[in-house]
Amino acid sequence: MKRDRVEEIAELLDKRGKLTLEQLDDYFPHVSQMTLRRDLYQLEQEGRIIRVRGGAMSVKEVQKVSGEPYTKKTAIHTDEKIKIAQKAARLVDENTSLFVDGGTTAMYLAKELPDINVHVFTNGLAVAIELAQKKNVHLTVLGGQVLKDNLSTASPVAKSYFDNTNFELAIISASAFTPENGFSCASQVEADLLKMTRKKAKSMYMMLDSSKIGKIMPYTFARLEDIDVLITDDNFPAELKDKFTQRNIVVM
Amino acid sequence: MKRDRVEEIAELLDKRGKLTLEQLDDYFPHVSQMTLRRDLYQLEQEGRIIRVRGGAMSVKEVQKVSGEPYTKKTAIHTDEKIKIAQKAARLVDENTSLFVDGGTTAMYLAKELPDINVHVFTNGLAVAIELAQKKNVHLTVLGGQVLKDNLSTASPVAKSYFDNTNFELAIISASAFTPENGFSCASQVEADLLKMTRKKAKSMYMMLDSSKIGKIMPYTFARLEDIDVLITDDNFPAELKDKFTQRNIVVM
DNA sequence: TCTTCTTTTGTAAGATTTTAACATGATTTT
DNA sequence: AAAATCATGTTAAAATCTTACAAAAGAAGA
Repeated sequence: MKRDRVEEIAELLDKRGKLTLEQLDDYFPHVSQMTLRRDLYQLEQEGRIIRVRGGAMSVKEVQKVSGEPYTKKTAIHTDEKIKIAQKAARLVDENTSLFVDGGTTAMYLAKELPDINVHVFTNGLAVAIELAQKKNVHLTVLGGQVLKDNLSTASPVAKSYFDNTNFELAIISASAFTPENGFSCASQVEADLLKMTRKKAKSMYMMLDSSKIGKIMPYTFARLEDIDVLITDDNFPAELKDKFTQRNIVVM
Repeated sequence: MKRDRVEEIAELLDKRGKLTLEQLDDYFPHVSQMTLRRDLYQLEQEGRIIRVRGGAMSVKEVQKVSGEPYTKKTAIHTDEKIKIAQKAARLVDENTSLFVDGGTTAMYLAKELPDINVHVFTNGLAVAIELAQKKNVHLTVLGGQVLKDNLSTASPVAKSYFDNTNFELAIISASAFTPENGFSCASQVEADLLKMTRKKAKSMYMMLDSSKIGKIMPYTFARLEDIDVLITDDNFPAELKDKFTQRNIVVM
C-alpha cells in the first residue's frame, strides 16, 4: 500500500525527471501532501531521488544531464546498454556466484541486479560501489592497478584471487567485435583477465550493444564460439545472429 | 571577480558534494547570501549543480555514486574531517608511494590531494574513485571482500599484494582511540591489514578527529607509539597531545 | 575626468516550502 | 483484545526562497 505508492512515485520521477509536490498531489489526490513528503524523504534516503525545493527529481535524470559520469563513453548508447543490462540481470539466479567485468554495461547490470543472495566477483570499481548497496549481494573486488578511463582494475596479481575461487557464470562485455577477430578490448591486462575468467567460469554470457559490431580493438580475449549467451539490442544484424545460433549460442 | 567566485563555488561543490548556504556563507563572508544565491542560480542554469533545499549539490557527485543516500554521506563531523584531510594532503610529496586506507577521512584526503605524481595503494573503493580522477596519480586497489558499510576491501589475500610492494608512507585513520587501547577499528581483517601496513611503511601518519577519542572498538591495530605523525583538529585535548609529543610524535 | 549605461550587489518584505509536534486511524503482534 | 507499531492527517512554527527596489561598482564613450 504505502510501498506501492512509493514505487509509483519513483517510477513517475524516472519518467518525468522532475515533479513538484503540487503535481504529485494531482497524481495522488487521496493522500495528504505530508504523506507524499514523507514518501519523498524515504526515496531520498534510499538514494533514488533528490529532493529539491518544491518537489523532487530522479537521480537517473540527473545522471543523463550534460556530462560524463566516468568517461564520455557512458553518455552514448545509454538506453541500449540499460536494456541489455536488464536482460542480463534477469538471467542471474539466486545462490550462484558470478563474475562481472568492469565496463559501463556491467555498471548498469549492477544497478539492475535484484538484491538477491549471490556472490559477485568484479574488477570494476563502479560496479562494486553499485553492488555494495545491495544487502544480500556478497562482493569481492579484484585488486590491481586501476585503469582510469574505465575504472577497472587489472593486474597479473589478480590471478591469486582466481586460484581459490570458482564461479558458475561470467557476464562480461567487449569493446569491439567482428566475426573474424572475435571479442576484443583495449587493454592487454584486461584481456588476460577475461581470458582467465573464461577458463574459470562454467558458462559465459556476453553483453554487446550493436554499436560495437565491426570494430576491432588491439587485444582479442574471446572468439565467437567461446560464449554461451549473447545479450544484445534490437539493432543486432540478423545475418550475424545466425552465425551465433548455428553454434548453439543463444542470442537475446 | 564574480566569475572567480562562481568558479570557486563550483569547485567547492565538486569537492564537498553538497553544501548549505550557510556553509557557503562561511566560505565567502564578504558577500551577501543573496549574491551567493544568484551564483548558485547561475551555476544551475549552466547545468553544473543542482540546487536543493538549503543549498546545492554538485552534479558530478550525483553522477558518481548513484545508489548512495546523499544525506547520510555528508553526515557527521564533515568539517573537521575535511580540515584534517587538507592538512594531510599537504604532507604528501611528489614521487613518493603511499598507502591510504578506506575510511571517510581518507576519502576527503583523496579529494584534497593535489594531482601530483605519486603512487597510491588503497583498500577504499571511494578513495580509489576519487583518485582515479587525477591524471598523475598512479593507483592500485587492494582486492578482497568488500565491507559494505565503509566501502573498503579487506581480505587475507591482500597480503599477496603487499609482498611485492613498498611504500614510504601510510596515511590511515582509526575509528577509535584511547591511550590505553591505542587505535582500534571495527573489523578484524581491516585491523590485520593495517597492522601489516605498519610493517611495510617507513612512516605512518594517523588522521584522527577528536570525536574518536575515548572510544574503543574491538580490534586494536596500532598503539600510541606506533605512529609518527598525528593529524587532528582543534578540539584535540591538550593533555593528550603531551602524551604524543613526549614520544616525539608530531601532533598537528 | 565626467557622464551615462550596464552589471553586480545589498536589503528587506512577502510568499512559499519544509519541518516538527501531536492526534488519529490502521495494521500487526502477542 | 490489548499493546505496540506503523501510516496518515492537521496545524503552527521555522526555515528558505523570491521579488522588487535601491545603492554601489565597473565599463564605455565623449
